[in-house]
Formats: sequence, structure tokens, C-alpha cells
Amino acid sequence: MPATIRDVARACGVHISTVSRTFSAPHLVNPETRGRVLACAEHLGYRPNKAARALITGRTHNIGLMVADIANPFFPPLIKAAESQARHRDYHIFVTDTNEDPSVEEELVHALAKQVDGVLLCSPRMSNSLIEQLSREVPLVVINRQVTGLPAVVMDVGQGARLAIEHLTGLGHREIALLSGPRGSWTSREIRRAAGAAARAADATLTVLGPNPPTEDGGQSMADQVRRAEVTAVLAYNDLMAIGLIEGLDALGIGVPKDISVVGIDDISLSRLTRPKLTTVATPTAAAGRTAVDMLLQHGDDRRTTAQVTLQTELVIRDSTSPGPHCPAGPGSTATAALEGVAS
Amino acid sequence: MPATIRDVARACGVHISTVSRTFSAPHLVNPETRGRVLACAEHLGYRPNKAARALITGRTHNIGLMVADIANPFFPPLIKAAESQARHRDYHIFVTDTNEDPSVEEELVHALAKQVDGVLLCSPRMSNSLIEQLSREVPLVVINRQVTGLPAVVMDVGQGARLAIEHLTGLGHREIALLSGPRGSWTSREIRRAAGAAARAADATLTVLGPNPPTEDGGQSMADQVRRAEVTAVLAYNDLMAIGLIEGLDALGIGVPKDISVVGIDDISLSRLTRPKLTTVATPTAAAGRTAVDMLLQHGDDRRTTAQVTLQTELVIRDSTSPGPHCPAGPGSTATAALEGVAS
DNA sequence: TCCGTAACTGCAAACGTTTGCAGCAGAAAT
DNA sequence: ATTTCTGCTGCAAACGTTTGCAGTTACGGA
Repeated sequence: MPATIRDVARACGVHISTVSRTFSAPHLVNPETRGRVLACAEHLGYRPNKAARALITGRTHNIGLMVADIANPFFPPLIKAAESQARHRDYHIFVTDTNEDPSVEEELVHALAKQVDGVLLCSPRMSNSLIEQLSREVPLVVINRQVTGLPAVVMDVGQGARLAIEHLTGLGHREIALLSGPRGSWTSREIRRAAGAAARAADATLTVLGPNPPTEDGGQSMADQVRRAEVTAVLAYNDLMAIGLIEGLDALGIGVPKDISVVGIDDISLSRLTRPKLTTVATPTAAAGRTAVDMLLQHGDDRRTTAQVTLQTELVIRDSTSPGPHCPAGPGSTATAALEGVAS
Repeated sequence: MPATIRDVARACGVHISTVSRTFSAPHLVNPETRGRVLACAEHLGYRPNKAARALITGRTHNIGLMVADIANPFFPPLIKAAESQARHRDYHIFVTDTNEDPSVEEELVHALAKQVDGVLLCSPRMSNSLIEQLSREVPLVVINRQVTGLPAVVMDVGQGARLAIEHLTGLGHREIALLSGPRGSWTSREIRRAAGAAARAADATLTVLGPNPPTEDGGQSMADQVRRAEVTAVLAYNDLMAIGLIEGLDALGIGVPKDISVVGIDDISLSRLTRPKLTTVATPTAAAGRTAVDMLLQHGDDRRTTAQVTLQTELVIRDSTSPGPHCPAGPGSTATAALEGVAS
């Protein structure tokens, strides 16, 4: 039903290749002819079929962006930054949500494969080997993860976790809990590794609770376990969990930061609105989105650009943390950092 | 580089049509042959090229979903519902963000056109005539808007606005402000119409302030104007603006709901977390997402299904509203409902 | 024995573009 | 006057599939 290149060619008595060139290489066609073609096209409502064009050129000018949960406010700034960067380069971004499900991730990569020029995998949960395998089907850039041989942009959340733990131990906390993230999360492993090391260095005890779904509910439902863990401070896998935890603790009559200090990670905009305002680790999400797009696009030209970019994080101190029981540096703290919890 | 159907055919000494059928109509090929083909395909890492397939079948099994601002928490529940519904029907959803920009909307429809089987337009800002024109290029379903001849699913926000105003007038408020939404928003016009009628019916004065960007900042920056309008209650275009407004009023030393009552629209999950918890109009976003997908898909079979589905809204009373100055029904209220503000 | 039928497979034309190559006119250079 | 060049246009082969049609084989029934 929609007009094709052939209809236009017929309508203005010219060969289809001339019509094609009018749209994809205008300088190759006589201005007068070009005018006639454009008029006919306009009149027939003709638009080049992107799919057919992609089939032969191999370029769609689209980029896929896969996120684990579009409802998590961590992602939108990254998505928006990627979109604006892509637009500058005359590309479009197609976003898909995987529902935190690795099998959906794989399926979606296949679905996107030939409709986009590359896919940005944001915090993917699938295995390294699967990612490598999929990368033979379509160019991939991973965000918040490292896969050998693939371009990656990671936000240095390990450093962030270290800063958070140092902040807490500096306030005198010695019994700290870590609410870990979902199983299979590279980020969660990094946080755990770095937080464990930082706690050990400060002679503090780190109790890992998890894995947990990275949502408000995930945090809220851990309130009771946090209470039983008898800690004075908590570092959560992300802000959403931290906020949920604060709600949950509140319901148990435990005050934040009066009784327990809480630190989040991500610095989502919501963190500035809650009471108390959340102390958290700010991650450069917008920069990550921009960088990922750039890497994907230049990766297209030069096939061996498999650089890994690391972006710095920083600690934002607000109102959800306060000095712990052993103020500057009291005795009675254990000398080992215990790591418990389910392996991810 | 990636294996094509021809490579597979050659590798197992069979015609390409047999390979094709192995994937798209397995029952038509001998089980033994099918096994060989699958083995070869597996070995070569072959995957049917969706773009090429779409070119000939005319079906991509993808659906586009356009939203104005992915960072607005109103959208994710809709997106997720649409995605899960689509997945059940063996379709995938590609989400795009238009940045509240009508020209980007048009461009994106073109970009999506032949890569998807249809596009869901969520609260589009473009003109009716442009939407109609684009609908000749790709099947469209509009959400939160009515365009003659196009299938639509609308959440009855007019009814919601009426409930909100009745709630406020019932509490004794007679001077009410409406923080309107962005220019070009059909929803904003509906709210204004219904709120105006409801105010008039209750002998209350409605002052329209706007248009405004539908964001937290949009609400926050109106705090001063709200104060100068000398109203005792405010209905905001959406929850985000309502929350921003509460923040802004707080900064001016005006308490909610003590000094001014505030009602939002949407019932985003955040509304349950703010202090005070927000009284708001709940919109059935998930149902809207599911319905839109269904309409698009059945629209594909039967071309003349241009039904318009209306979903009901309901008022959720929380803590941001309280009785106004003229308690049950005092005298001294004006008899006219004034509608001011810039036309949208 | 012959025929009809069922089950499978191959052939080739589509789908809507792009693009290297060749052809052609006219202008400029020799 | 001949050549070279430039600017434009047409031709046809691709891109990777699907699918109606026809051909082959084997088999059961008459």
C-alpha cells in the first residue's frame, strides 16, 4: 500500500536508481530532475524503506540499548545521554527492558541483531561466554561490566564502595552490613570485593546480606535481617534499596541516621527528596551513556578498538549517616572482616 | 561475515528453501533432514536475518513505543505492561524517548516505520494532522489522546480531575489553582476542561497557571506564583509537578496540607514515599499499556478496528489535602469559575 | 499393473533498496 | 575536427530471505 521507489520512478518517468540517488546521494542528480523526483515523492507520500536499505548497506543508523529495569531511576539519565549523543551522530536509540531476566536478554539481542548497528548492554546479567558468543552476531558494548575482548565502559563502583566504607568507619562504625545486589551482577561483586577490602583495612566487620532484587521492595524486606545483624551502618547495592531499607527500618521503629546509618549507590534524583536525604555514591551515568555510544560508533570504523573506559565515582554526604557508637576510634572492634552470604 | 542461509544450504547439501522451511515451517521438512540442517546451522552459528525476513513477510514482530520522557516515573509501569503483553504474543517492544519535542516525535516515527509492525504513541505532542499523515506510513495507536480514525486508549483523566476538584471543594476550598501541563498536551486540555466545569458546579474559582514543563522543576518553580495567586488548594497536571510544588512551597515556609492542599495526577510509586504522602488521581497505566498492545495487534488483522477504549481513574486520598478555610460549606465563595492562563 | 496421493524438496520470483559499471550528451581542451 | 572530460542517467546484480508451484519418490489401493 505505501508507495515504493518504483511508483515514484514510474510517476515521473525516470529510472529507480535516479530516485534512489535523489535521496541517498543528491549531488549525483541534476537539480531539475531532483526537483521533479522530490515533487512526485512528496505527492505519493513516498519514504525510503529503511529495512530494505539496511539489507544492502548493512547500516541501519539505529542503536539498541538494553537495560535491566526501566523503572529503576538509575537508567533514565544514562538513556537520555545516550540518546542525545546518538542524535548528534544521526543515530536513533531503541531501548529494551529485560526484566532482570538473563534469558530475555539473550532473546532481545537476537531480536535487535539485524535491526540495529550495535547494542549497548547495560549491567547485563548473562554469562561472559554468552556475551562473547552474541558479540559475533552484532557489535556489543558493555556498560558496568568487563568482558575480555569487548569494549566496555565501567563506573568505578569499587572505588565508590571504598569511599562509602571509609566514610562510615571514619564516623566510628565498626559493624557494617552490605545489602548485595542481584545474582549475576558484576557490579555487585565489585562492590563486595572493594567494600570487604576497605572494611578489613579499617578493622571493621562487614556482613553481606543477599543477593537481593535491586528494588525498593528488595531493601524494605531486608529491614528485619538488618536489625538482627546488629550493625550500626549499612551500605546498599543501590539507592532504591537504601530508600526501601530506610522505610522498612522506620516501620520497625529504628531511626536513620539516629540508630543506623545508611549509604546508597547511584545518586538517583530521588535521593535528594527523601527524608532523610540519602548519603550516596554518585555514579557518572550520563557520561557513561555518551561514552558507550561513542565507543560503539568508532568501533564500527576501527574493528579492534576494544578499549575499556573507567569513569570515577564520588561520595555525596547528605543526612542518612551520622557518627556511630565508638566515636573517633574506640576499642572493641573486631580485627577481621567477615564475608558471608550467598555467593553470586 | 555472519553465516547466511546459503552457507548453511551449501554446508549440508540442500537447497536454501529447505533451510528456510526448517526455521519458519519445520513441519514441512523431513525430520532427518531438519536435524542435519539444524546441526549445520548450529555449527556455523547461523541466525535468520530478521530484516530480510521482514522485507518479504511484511512482519517484524516488533512494536515501537514512543514516550515523551522516559525519566518520568509515570511511564515505566506502562512500558513494562506493554512489554509483558507483547512478549506473550511473541513480539518485542522498542522504546524511544522524544524529549518532549514534537519534531523529534515525527523523526522517530519515520525511523521506526519499517522496523516495527506498529507504533504506540504515548501522550504525543504533535498535531492531529501530522499524526493522521504518519498513520499512513505505519499503523499507530495513540495513548492519552484522541485522533479521529485512529485506535486510541485514553485514561479518563477528565473524570479524575473532576473527582479531585470535588474532593477539594468538599473540604471547603473555594480558591483553587490548576498547574497546567505542557503546551500541546491533550491530557492537559482535558484536565483543564473538566476541572473548570467541576469548579463552576461547586461555585469555586479556578485559576490556571501555565503551561509548565511536566517535571519536578516545573512544579517547584511555580511555588511563588501559587502563593501570589492566594489559593488554598492546587491541582497539578501530574505527581511530579505536585511533588516539586510541595518542595517549593516548603522552601517558602508554606506548609502542605496545613496552609495549602495539593493534589497530583498519575499516582506514581514515588507519591507513597514523599512526606506528606500525596493525594492523587490514580491512572490505570499498566492496563493502558496492555490494551494498546492488544489493539495494535488485532488492528493488524482487521483493518477497520478503530475503537477508542476509555479506562477509568480513581482518587487516592492521602496526606497532602486537608479541610480548607470555609469548612463544610461557608458563604463568601464566588459564583464564577475563572479560566485564565496561556492557551495551549 | 496402474494410478492417485502424500510427503518431501528444488526452482525461481519476489520484497525495496543500493551501487558499480557503462552509455550518452555536451562542453572544454587540443 | 578530434579527443578528453564532466555531469547525468540507465542497467542489472546484488542483499538474505519467503513462498507458490512443480517435480520426484515411495506407497497403498483398486
